Formats: sequence, C-alpha cells, structure tokens
Amino acid sequence: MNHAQRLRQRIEDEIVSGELALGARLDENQLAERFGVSRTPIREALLQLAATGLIQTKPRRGAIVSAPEPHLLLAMFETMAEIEAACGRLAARRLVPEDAEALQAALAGCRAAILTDAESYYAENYVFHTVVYRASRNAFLAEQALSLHRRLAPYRRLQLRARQRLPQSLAEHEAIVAAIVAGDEAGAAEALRSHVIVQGDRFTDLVAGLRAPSAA
Amino acid sequence: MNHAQRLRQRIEDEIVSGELALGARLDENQLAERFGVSRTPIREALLQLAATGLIQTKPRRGAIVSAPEPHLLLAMFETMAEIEAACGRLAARRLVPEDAEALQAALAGCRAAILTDAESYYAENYVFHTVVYRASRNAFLAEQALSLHRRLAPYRRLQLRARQRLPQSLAEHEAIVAAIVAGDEAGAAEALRSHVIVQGDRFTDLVAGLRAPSAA
DNA sequence: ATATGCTCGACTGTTGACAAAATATACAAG
DNA sequence: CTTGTATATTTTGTCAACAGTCGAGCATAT
Repeated sequence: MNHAQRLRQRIEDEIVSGELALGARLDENQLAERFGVSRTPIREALLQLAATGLIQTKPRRGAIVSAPEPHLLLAMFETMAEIEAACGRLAARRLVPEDAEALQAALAGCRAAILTDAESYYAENYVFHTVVYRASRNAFLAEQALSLHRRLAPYRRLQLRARQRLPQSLAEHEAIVAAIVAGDEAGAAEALRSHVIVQGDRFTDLVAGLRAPSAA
Repeated sequence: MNHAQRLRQRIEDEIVSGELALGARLDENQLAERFGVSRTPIREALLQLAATGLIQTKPRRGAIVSAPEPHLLLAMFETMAEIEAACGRLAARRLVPEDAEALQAALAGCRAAILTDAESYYAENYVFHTVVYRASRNAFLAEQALSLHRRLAPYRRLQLRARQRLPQSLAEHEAIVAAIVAGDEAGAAEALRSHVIVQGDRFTDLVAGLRAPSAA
C-alpha cells in the first residue's frame, strides 16, 4: 500500500476516534512534517477524505474536520436509520444459518460487554451493527452503511455518555435479532429505524454534547 | 474554482454521459495533455472520483472507469431502490405545498416528454427523481440519492432502450405521486422501491446490454 | 479612537523532475 | 515452436520548488 492510502486511513482513524477534534484545522505542512513525508501524499489523503465528507476544504483556505450544523447532523442520523432499516429488511428476507449464528454471537458479545464498561459495549455495538450490514447480503449497501457509521462515530461516542442508554440499547438489539430471525421484514426495519434514529431527548443531548464549533 | 475541481466535474460528466466507456483506461499523461494542465490536478481529480467509486484505481496500475460485476451492479440498484423508498416515505410524511407543486410539475413534464422521444423522457425522469429527493426534506439523504443516481446513470441509459418501458415508467410515476400526496408512507416507499428495483427480465436486459468488460 | 488602506507573511495550487514498480518485449534455450 | 529469463519501456508515486492568493497586522487619516 502506498503512503497516501496509509495516511488516509491514519488520519481518518484520528478523526473517528476523536483524537482530531471537530472543526480542527488540518495544516498540510504540519501533517507532512509529523508523518515524515512530503506534502503530496498528505494532499492526496485529504482529497479523499474531503470526497467522503469527513473533512471540508474551502478553496485557498485549507481543510478542517467537518463539524456539521445540527440540522445536517440530524439528517445524517435519519439517513443512517433508513439505511440500517434497509439492511434489516433484507437480512430478514435472506437470513442464512451462517449469518444467524453471527448475529447471535454479536448479541452475546453485547450482553457480556454491558456487564463490564461502556467502552467495551461501544466496541461490541460496532461489531453488532457490522454483522447486521453483512447479513443484508448486499455488499454495496453494507459498505455504504459502514462508511456512514464511521462518519457518525464521533457523535455516537458522545451519546454513549448517557449511561442509562446501554440497557435500552441492548434490549433493542434483542428485538432486532428476534425480528430478523423470525423473517419479519417490516418488524426488523422498524426496530432498526427506531434504534438508530435520534429524536426527542436524545437529540437535545446530542446537540448539548457538541462543543460550539461556530467560529472555528 | 480551481483546476482539479473543474476537471473532476468534467471527467465525471464524460463518464456519466457514456463518453468514456466502462472499463476504459484513464491515462494520466494523456488526460494532462488533453486538458492542458500538469499531471497533479489530474491526479487530484482522479483521487476524488475514486473515493466516490466512479472509477477504480489499482495501486501502481492506474485508474479505469468502474465496470462493476453484475452482482455488484444488482446490489447498487437494490441500494438505490431502498434509498429512493426512504425518500418517498419521508416525502409522504412531510409534504409541503411547495413540494407538491414541484411533484405535479415534474410529472407533467414526464407526460409531455413521453410524446416526443426517449431522450427527453430520460431528462424529465431525472428531474422527477431529483424532485422526490428534495421532497424528503433531508438534505443529506437527497445528496446521497443524487450521487448514487448519477453513478448508475450509464446503466439507466442502457435500460432506456427498452422502449415499451416508458409508458409503464410513467404509470409508476403517477402512482408514486399519488401515494406521496395522499400521505401514504408505506405506499410511497413500496411504489418507489418497485419502480427502481431491477429484477426479472429487466436484470437480464441490463446484463445483456453491458459490453463484456471482462478483460479490459 | 476608530475605520480604512497597504504591506507582509503564510499557505495553497500547480509544475516539472526523479525514482520505483509493473508490464511488455526480445532473446535464448530446450 | 514454446517457455523462461532478462532487459527495456511505460507509468505511477513522491518530492522539492515556484507562483498566486488570501488574511492578518500595522500605519495613517479622519
């Protein structure tokens, strides 16, 4: 793999993990020096990240980590809900024993993680959703879902702070798997949609959790 | 706007319009000479196109116009169907008079175009779908839908050859608008899903229309 | 004291060149 | 005539440098 690809993944990880704050400025020279390469691979990496929407570039004014306005963020979560609902519907229709086992295993992982700490539940939650994506047996849809999931990861991490969400999240996971295994397309879609959607108090919490990225 | 952005749009248009054939090789030097710029802006444009999936780059082996395998193409159409269904559901829930008028106008455009030729119906069909996207009142979802629509445009153009599809397509458009206007979320979603999905004979036609992109 | 215009600095967008890698070609051997 | 190897060519990935542009800071005038 070439430098640009490695750097893209590296920078993307730093953004997704929150290491690079929302709205942070991405200076090309600085990054070049930090990674010990010239500006060219940095630019190529930033270009790709900009194309996926993870960062924003204003002409002649450099790149910053995307810090969407709340209304756009809400739209992104709504889109995520619809895409996951589609994954659930297809999974319910096409479930094969192999995916059924994977779903149960991922569910068991969530059950175990809830007893330890929020961070490990976060990790198991990620696994669970990727298993649902794959169970749709639609490689393109699964990749779209995964891409958007990663892009929303920083905000999901904020939501995680509401500790009382964890048991409810697990219960929703149980319902999702039950619907998929039962072959209930509409039920699986609705369960996933309501699981992912951000509304009511959760939206307030989400917005409140954002550091004001106004001037930056 | 800088060179790279202009070039990205230009090359994208050539791919979408079919001017650049599926599987065609994109030689950087050749493109650079053709557009009268150096290789760097070309590379940046190609990088962005690769990030959106319109072209594919193999490391050290250059870029080609994406020519997905039939099974992946089918998956893309299925994803498109699900995304459009989501747009329809949201549009049915949120329809405002302004969007209702736009829908009726787009529908009227389709009715008029079917009396002239297939090419103008193709154009009006594009307008109709973008109006549906906007009516979802979800800017992010609408952009995702538009992006995927553009990416599938070369294949839709192939489908267009089946002339007898046009009246059926128009009838489906009528049903879609009726469901949205009636506020029937499930009905609008289902109407759009079945309108976009490729199955049965249409899939056979689609695959048959592809030039064998195997060796290329 | 505030506002406006100018200059300087910093950063981006672009260029040409160089080096590494992969494929194609040519030659030789079986 | 076929096959394997070595060379050559083409093309990518990376680098250093240049030029153009935007913004910040300072000086000046009202």
